[in-house]
Amino acid sequence: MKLTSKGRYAVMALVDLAKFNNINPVSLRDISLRQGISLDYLEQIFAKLRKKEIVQSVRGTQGGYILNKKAKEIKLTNIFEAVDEKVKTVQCKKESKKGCNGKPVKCLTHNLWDELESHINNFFNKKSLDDLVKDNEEKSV
Amino acid sequence: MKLTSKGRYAVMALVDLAKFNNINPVSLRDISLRQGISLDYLEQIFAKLRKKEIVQSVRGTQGGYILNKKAKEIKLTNIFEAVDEKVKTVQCKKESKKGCNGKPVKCLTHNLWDELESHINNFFNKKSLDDLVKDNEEKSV
DNA sequence: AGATACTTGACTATTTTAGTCGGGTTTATA
DNA sequence: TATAAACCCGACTAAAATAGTCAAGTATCT
Repeated sequence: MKLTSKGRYAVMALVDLAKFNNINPVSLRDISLRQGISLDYLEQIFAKLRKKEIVQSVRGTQGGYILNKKAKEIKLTNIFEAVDEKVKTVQCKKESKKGCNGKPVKCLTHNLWDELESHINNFFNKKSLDDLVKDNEEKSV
Repeated sequence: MKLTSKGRYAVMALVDLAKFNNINPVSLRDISLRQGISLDYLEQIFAKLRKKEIVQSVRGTQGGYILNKKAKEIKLTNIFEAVDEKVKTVQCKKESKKGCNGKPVKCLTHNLWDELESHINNFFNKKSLDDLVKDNEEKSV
């Protein structure tokens, strides 16, 4: 069970962005250099973040990205959703309501995985980008 | 972020085993049929569970596997560990104590991932095989 | 002896991940 | 108005992980 780097990078990049998000947009190039993430990969990630209206882009020289909402209002859940980092514990399709794997009954452990999923999502729902930035400032004080 | 089927199968199989674990050993063939998991794959999984002394094997006809501990004492953590289903949120190596990715400082989100890891592991530590079997019995009553 | 079941190790197809690459378009500024 | 910095977009791909399969055993009950 692991977090993919797409999700990890997205969060890292957004924390970076939030820290430097004063008046001027922040360029991906800067984030790339500071965080050590490939520029091309960052572009893919930000395309998704933009589609989900988490960031806004500013084109042209001196352009870059800015947050589209307050850092407090951006939860980890939103970020992960945007980059398709879903929490997936069960294989069984949701549609079939009852029953897993073609069987008429839920598999023995179905409830467990549902519970686990909620447990994790719960964590992601509580944490906002703002929390992360603050944690970070404290650390460096 | 997803659970692999090795981990999922291991837990499913053990719940099945725990349910039928009265006097006689339970054969993988039965588990395979009941849970719809490939026999060959189950064998791989049980080899690992045996090495970690979670189950005991009984060879020969009428053989199979039995739990090596009380269901109450087998936590999900133990099961996942046995089948190499680790919870991995960070890339950064543990050895280097301070610093991630060769840099002298921890990455912006290091604490976050550590926290997430604990959060998940906490869940796994609380749940025992016995809990799962009981949940299941309640459901079918 | 034969059937059932565990044991072991090698092999492999498929999928996912983590990018790269090559071409754009937009816009500030010199 | 030329140029460079930045975003924008889609296709491609190497490597790793996953989810198995397959083959050839060994042990033990009946």
